[in-house]
Amino acid sequence: MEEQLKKILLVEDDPNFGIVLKDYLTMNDYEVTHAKNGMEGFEKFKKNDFDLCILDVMMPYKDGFTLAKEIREKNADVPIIFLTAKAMKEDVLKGYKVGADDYLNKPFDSEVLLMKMKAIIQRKATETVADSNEFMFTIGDFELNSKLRFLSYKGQEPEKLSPKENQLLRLLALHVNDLMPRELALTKIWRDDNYFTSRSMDVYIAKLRKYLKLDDKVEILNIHGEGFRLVINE
Amino acid sequence: MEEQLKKILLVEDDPNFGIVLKDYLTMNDYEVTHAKNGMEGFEKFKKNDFDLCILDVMMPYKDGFTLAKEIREKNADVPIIFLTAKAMKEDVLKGYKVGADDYLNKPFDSEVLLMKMKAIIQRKATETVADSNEFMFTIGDFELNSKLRFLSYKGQEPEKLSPKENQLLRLLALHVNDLMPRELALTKIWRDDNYFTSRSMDVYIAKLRKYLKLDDKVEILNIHGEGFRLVINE
DNA sequence: ATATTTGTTAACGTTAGGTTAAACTACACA
DNA sequence: TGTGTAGTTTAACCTAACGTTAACAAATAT
Repeated sequence: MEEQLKKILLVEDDPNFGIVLKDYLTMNDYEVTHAKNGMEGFEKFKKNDFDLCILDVMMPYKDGFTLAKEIREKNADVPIIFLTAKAMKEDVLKGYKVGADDYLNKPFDSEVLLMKMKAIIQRKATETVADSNEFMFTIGDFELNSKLRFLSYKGQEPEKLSPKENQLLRLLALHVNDLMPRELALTKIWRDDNYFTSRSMDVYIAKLRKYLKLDDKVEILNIHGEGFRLVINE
Repeated sequence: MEEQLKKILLVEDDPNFGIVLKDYLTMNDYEVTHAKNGMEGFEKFKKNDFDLCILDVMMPYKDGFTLAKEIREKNADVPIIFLTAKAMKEDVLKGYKVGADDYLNKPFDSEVLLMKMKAIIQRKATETVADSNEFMFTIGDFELNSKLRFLSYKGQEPEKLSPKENQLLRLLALHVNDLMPRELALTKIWRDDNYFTSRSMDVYIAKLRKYLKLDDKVEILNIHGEGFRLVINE
């Protein structure tokens, strides 16, 4: 197995700093894609599978948080590191809410960044079981394309799923016939585990059940106090 | 389901700061053990299962890094957060080398600490989903799946078990044909051994007997004053 | 004989989950 | 500057699931 370079999406509007940082990371064996603003960042994100995103917070058009949220809608797992000029408490908290993996204040030491990147990528590698790149699922007579967020039933017009519907169904599908712990969905999709996110999840379960009613071999069962189970009866 | 408080080991030599931080964390629903130096910290670490360690870097006797290394030797997984007076680059790198999960410079904002703690503990929780295979039991003609809380008999529709039923049957199964002491079940499942929990357990034994009636090779016997015995007659 | 332990059923209070609808939120368009 | 629209959260109401306790019967020990 040959060593695969890790792919980094770097979104940084300051051209000088961006280029310097890109070169530095490239020298250190990362494959860097550089975007100059949030818009461009999102376009490039959609076209590629990245192992890590480094986002500047302060950017014209689309700031780092907004971009992060969009990225999260497409991919709940990819690690994100924020770069920010000064550490404002609100910023830090906001960052963690959208699922930041780390936070660096400019100016920062480049070696520290490298170290953090390494730690985070490794962490994700052990965490990610089979899930990351899989996006086609067969669920009874349904087909889920979680990249396009389509749920299609036999010949019928595919149902368009919202980001949350899609992520939840995908997570259930990854655990077919097995328990999908409530806590797992809440931490992976909602990034917070409290009464309200939990109720929100229940609402989405109801929505998914409605979609899946078409095929009565397929059902989502609850295991009281534990989580849900997507079962396919043969 | 009862809420289990997360256990924190806080090692901080400054008595004032240590107590303030301990109180703050306690108020926020953590169970905090406070050690005043590295030595004491390691002793306490060995005696308990902690969900997270917060270590001051600068301490007499044994600094935070040395302590972290010792902790890592015993437990490669427990998350560690370092507290340090000023961000010296070498320190940060050293911290990441011993496997720090995060780093905070004093003075830091307490809300940020809380947020980081939450994020880190959740992260670890999802990592540890890869459970052991110790949840399938054969009991006569029954099959107990204690992960999905199913008790199935031959071709029949599986019986759904409540959490307590499941835990109790599992514990009995772990001691098949042998005594399962009353006290063991009470401390392991009910976490308290008194008249009422004991009566509650009797109620559950009755419920289990009802389920197990289907197979008359299987029975739960009482050993007066001692406990119960799940026997399988061949 | 009588005190203690266990068997069993039913009632009760609490919490988790199912479902629908209303209220936000962020953006898109005009 | 509103007006719509999709996505999501929050509220509300209801049912189901769970665990504890009480009450009484039966078994067992001393």
